Amino acid sequence: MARSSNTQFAVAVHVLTYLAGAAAGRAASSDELSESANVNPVYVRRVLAPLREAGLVRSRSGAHGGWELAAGAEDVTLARVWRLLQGTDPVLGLHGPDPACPVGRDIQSALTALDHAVADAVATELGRFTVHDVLTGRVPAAEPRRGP
Amino acid sequence: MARSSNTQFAVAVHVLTYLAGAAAGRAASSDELSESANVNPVYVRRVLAPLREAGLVRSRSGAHGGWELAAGAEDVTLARVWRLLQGTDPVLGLHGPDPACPVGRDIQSALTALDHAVADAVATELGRFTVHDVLTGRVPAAEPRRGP
DNA sequence: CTAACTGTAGTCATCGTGGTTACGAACTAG
DNA sequence: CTAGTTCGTAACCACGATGACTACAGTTAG
Repeated sequence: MARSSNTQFAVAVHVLTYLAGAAAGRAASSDELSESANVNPVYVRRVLAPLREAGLVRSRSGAHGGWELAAGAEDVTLARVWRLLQGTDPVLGLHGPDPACPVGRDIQSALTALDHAVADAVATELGRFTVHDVLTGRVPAAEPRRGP
Repeated sequence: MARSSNTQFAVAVHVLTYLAGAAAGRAASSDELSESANVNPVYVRRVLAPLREAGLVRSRSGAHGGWELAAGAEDVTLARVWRLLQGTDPVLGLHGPDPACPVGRDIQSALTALDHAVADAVATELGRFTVHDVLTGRVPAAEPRRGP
């Protein structure tokens, strides 16, 4: 019902982990990264673009070019990656308001406030982990999702 | 880039708040609710269906039928609503794995674990608020989203 | 120069999301 | 009992987000 069909964060974490592990100390082409993440090379470059602008990774054109980490894997929190890719987009969904409904307007601002609070909560949770943690398996165990 | 284009949670919160406020003590038709939330009546019924099965709301067919809260507005946390509508769907996006990649498989399980952790964090945050809080404006102030 | 890469702009197929219609069942008023 | 409401649900459709794919210009090592 509410499946987040956006894979950019997952691909970013995958690629960063790959760069920190299998490709440590050298440059990996977007072609190589795309095979690891099982996506398109162009998509890899699109996802990595904002991370490069933020200084998390470096890229070089030409032969023997490619991508490499521009920071230590321990210094890159997943929160940072998530914020970069999420931008200011809503985490929960927001519905179009009815300007004619006074009650509706209040609910709109409440939902917006809630969205920010939830975004902060997500960032806080993701801030507990780094790319290095993912590489070394230091992430919470995958327990079955508990029901409501 | 990662806009959550699913409005079910927002609509549910809107409708529940309306039921607790403007429609307190009576039954409101999905038509009336749909006008308040600025969506389609059928969509209202679709969103409310799981909430009814969970005992949050009641519905009656026939003339003078409609929807009403089946629990106190103070007893319905937004976390409960969110869990009901989110189900076990991923909060972050997950990408298709490459079964041939040993590193990829580890990252898959790490991402799944992270998704559960984030879902719990979201639920914890939303658990701090109830429908009554939304109705009375007791939600966090809408501060501008802070950058990464 | 040539081969290997990135950067980016397009185009396209697929799928999630909601709007809309339709119709049967349930219920109330008269 | 009949007429008018309202829910429940299926079916179909339009729109938009997503990511694959192609193409091509710019860059760099050998």
